[in-house]
Amino acid sequence: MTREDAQVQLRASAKTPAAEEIARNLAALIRDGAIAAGTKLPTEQRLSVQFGVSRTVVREAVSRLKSDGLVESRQGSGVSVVPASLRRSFKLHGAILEKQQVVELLELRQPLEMASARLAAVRHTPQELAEIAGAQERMKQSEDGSDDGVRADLDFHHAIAKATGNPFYADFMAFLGGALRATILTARSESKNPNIKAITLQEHLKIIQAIEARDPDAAGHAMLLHLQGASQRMTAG
Amino acid sequence: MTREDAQVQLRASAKTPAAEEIARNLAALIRDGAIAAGTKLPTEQRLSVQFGVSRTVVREAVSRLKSDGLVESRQGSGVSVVPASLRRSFKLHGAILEKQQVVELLELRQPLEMASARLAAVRHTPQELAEIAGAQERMKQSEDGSDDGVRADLDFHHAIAKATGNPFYADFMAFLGGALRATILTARSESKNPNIKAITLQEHLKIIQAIEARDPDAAGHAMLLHLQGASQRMTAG
DNA sequence: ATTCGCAAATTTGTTAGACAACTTTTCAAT
DNA sequence: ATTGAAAAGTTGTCTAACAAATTTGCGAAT
Repeated sequence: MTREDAQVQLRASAKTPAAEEIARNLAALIRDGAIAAGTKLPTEQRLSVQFGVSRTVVREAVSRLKSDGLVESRQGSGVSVVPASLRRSFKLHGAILEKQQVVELLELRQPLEMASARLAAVRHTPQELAEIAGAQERMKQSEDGSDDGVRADLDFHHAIAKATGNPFYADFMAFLGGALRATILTARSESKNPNIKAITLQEHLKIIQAIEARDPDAAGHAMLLHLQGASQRMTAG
Repeated sequence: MTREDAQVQLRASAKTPAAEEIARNLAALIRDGAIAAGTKLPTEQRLSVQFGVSRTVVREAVSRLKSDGLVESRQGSGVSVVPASLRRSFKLHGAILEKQQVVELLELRQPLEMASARLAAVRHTPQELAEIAGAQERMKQSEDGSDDGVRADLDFHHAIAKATGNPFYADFMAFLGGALRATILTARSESKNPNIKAITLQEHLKIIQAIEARDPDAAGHAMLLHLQGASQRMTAG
């Protein structure tokens, strides 16, 4: 590959579709309060001039904001910003890269994982327990530090969340897991500790046993130990 | 079995804009696994025929799915469904109305509120404590069962979440509060118990005192009692 | 001067067609 | 079988127009 090719490649990968770019810009303006709640956005016509794109592209961008519950439109009237208290989507803007953000996200996850383990211990069905054990087995057979291993790990936690019987737990843990996935992967591959997989499997096993015994206190405690250990391995490495 | 019938069927309930309707349909198909992760959606051309709308509308719908991280598109190639493990938004589809959903959402909220109270007790600044107390004061002066009262109530919890210093707590609690707002309002207005406000204020006060004393255990416990009471009042009423 | 009614202007919703940019497929030449 | 280029297919963007709903402005009646 020539150097010219590399440049083209860089420019190409840096280029995002116009609608996405504009949606991000508008969302940032709204979240920063530059466009106050209750007020109206400029008309699609004005926005198209302002951003230098066609009205079609503006409409695709605004469509995204509507989907996120950031704005709502009324035909003939305009597009108005909805108050923060009525927004109905929780989204992570941009990738989770900063170590500080990772710590904060883990802090949010901890009480949910503990509650998840407690509920799973009380409510799980045999099938759900089998799914948890299956994820554990897949992780056991995965290569050390591999993407498959991380996926199996996240599946383990997701399976527990599903065993709560509460779909919000399942959905939200899947969401958090996805956000942390890249971070976990790099942390593991960069770690100097060669026993991460073995330690993780052992901690997981304690959780499984507590859930199987339908002991919520033990399950919550085992989960807490696991998360504290994982957090330490992740942020220290 | 003409195709026209299917189109009419799909557009029949078109009180809402077509793009929103179609986005919901496609999202449901993806979440149910009818369109598997990794596979491609039909082309925009085909979708426009299937749904009986123009390609523009289809693009607006797909734009929403992209915004939600459900799909990703590559120019010239197509639109593919991204695996559930990579999705980066947590959204409540449709309004929260069913009693079952409310119970599940409260169950998700409980451990977060408790953790929030514990963290706030340890980390709060004087300003943040003042904001918590301010929300309490506003609720005290609000009319019984009024929208202002509910808003002040939610602000109370939000202020605690902000006092954790963790923006994810603040954002997510605001999100959950917004989702529950309508339900809380109707529950209060329909309740036969005339003392809901007084009871709530008293429970809040215990939380404030524990936070002020920087006692995480007491704060978490007071929050638990409050949530259990509120849940009971809400679902029993 | 105020209010009412209604047409005009404004704004979002939708359609159609066209071309550009990029990817995949096809097929002929080697 | 491999390669390379043409062809076909697909998403990205633009323009122009009309439909549907709301807001505005103005004249008339009170």
